[in-house]
Amino acid sequence: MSAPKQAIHWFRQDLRLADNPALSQAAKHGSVLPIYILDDAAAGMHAPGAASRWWLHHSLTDLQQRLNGALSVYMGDSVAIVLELVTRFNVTAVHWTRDYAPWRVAQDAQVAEALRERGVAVSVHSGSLLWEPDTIVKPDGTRYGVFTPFYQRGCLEAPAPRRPIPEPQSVRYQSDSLALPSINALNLLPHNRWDLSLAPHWDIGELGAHRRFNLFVDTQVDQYKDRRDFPAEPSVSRLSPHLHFGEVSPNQLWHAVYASSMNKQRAHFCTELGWREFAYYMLHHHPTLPHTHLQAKFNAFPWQEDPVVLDLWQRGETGIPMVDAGMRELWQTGYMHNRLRMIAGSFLVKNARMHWRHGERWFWDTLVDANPANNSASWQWVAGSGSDAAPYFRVFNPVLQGQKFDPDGAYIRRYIPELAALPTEYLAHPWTAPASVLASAGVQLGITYPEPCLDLEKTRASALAAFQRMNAESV
DNA sequence: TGAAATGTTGGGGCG
DNA sequence: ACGCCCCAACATTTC
Repeated sequence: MSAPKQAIHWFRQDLRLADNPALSQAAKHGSVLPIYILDDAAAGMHAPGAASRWWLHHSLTDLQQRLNGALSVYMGDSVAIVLELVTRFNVTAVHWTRDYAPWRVAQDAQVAEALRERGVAVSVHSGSLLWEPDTIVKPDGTRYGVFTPFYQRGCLEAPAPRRPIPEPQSVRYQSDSLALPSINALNLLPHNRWDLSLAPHWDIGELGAHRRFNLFVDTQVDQYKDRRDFPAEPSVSRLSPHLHFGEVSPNQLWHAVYASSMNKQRAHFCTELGWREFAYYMLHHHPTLPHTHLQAKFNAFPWQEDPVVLDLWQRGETGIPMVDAGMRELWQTGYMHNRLRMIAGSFLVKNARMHWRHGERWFWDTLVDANPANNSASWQWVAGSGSDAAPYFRVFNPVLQGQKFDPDGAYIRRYIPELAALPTEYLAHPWTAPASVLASAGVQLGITYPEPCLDLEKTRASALAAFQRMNAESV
């Protein structure tokens, strides 16, 4: 018997042991060196933002525990680090889960080539998406550009997603004594402790992801379609950061929800997983999505630069309660309910008429679930510049949205306590409340809570006019 | 995964 | 009984 063959499993956005095909495959080699590399220089604009770094620290810490300390972490150039390890440990195969961020795609090609030159096997596995982007094509062979046919025909009529596999058993894990001494050495935690407000909202790591999912399945999924748009309720799964870091796979969710007792409520949750697939599909086929308008006519759009309004928007001080509540949820929890993302996004791009990249950058830094596909695809969707995007003239009115989706004001009251005593009928638009009502609620507009920083009606009208000019010029 | 403007319809009050 | 007006309520169009 020869010595067991040495493999590397390179963890990236797949920080789990169960349903990890790349890890399971690596485990068959006999000995596995599990590694993680923080490579900010290569990631560029997609180096994890501050909130993501916080999550990553805890997710890696959890994974480290699940591996009994065998995880070796590094910081720096992935290509050099992997090649050095391959030599030092006499590695015969390197396994990883396919990732779709453009910088990863480019780097993976580089690493794979260098490994093959050295005679090391490269083993890339699907593990982050239900359907590989290259496999979904229209009957005529072209790409989908619209969500509904992409999902209904392209995905649902394709072979069903891979079934989840269990955690590999009795793996011999190897660790590297020359790796960084601990996850702390990655320096992922913030120096001033804004993360303290995030912590109580999350249960980070593989087991935490499953606890969250089980709670969702037990209490919410069967009313998901009906209740998901009411942000004050615990009606959405909040699994997005767990999915982003790969603590749970979409396959685990899909087969638990879709296969068993299907109904409209569950089907809608699956559709949301479909939107995630669509975002990655778009990113895969349009790698410039994160920084370039998909519809070229938007290159001529007269965006405005307004650092003051941008700052108010970021801090949740615009004076529009529904917008501010969303932005404060983001700041306090690292997450924002989807409906609020649309409302706050529409406000920035249409009312303030600022380029969506400002919103994209802020979300990238503050969301624990920020990923290059959903973040850019969704901002282009909100702006109207994406494919299958909301038409530009679809401008959300934060007052009406508040009345519709936060009818008892519980969401606004939760994140804007200074307005909590206001009667519900004025909560979404305190500037219309009579002076006596404001006074008895202890609200002084401009002092305890800001006046609206811009006029919703006027800015809507001028945004529509700017849009029409853009269209006229592009003909 | 809009909102606002405009159009249509039908019931009720009233002369 | 009838025409007229008003105006919800709903539908359609436009941005």
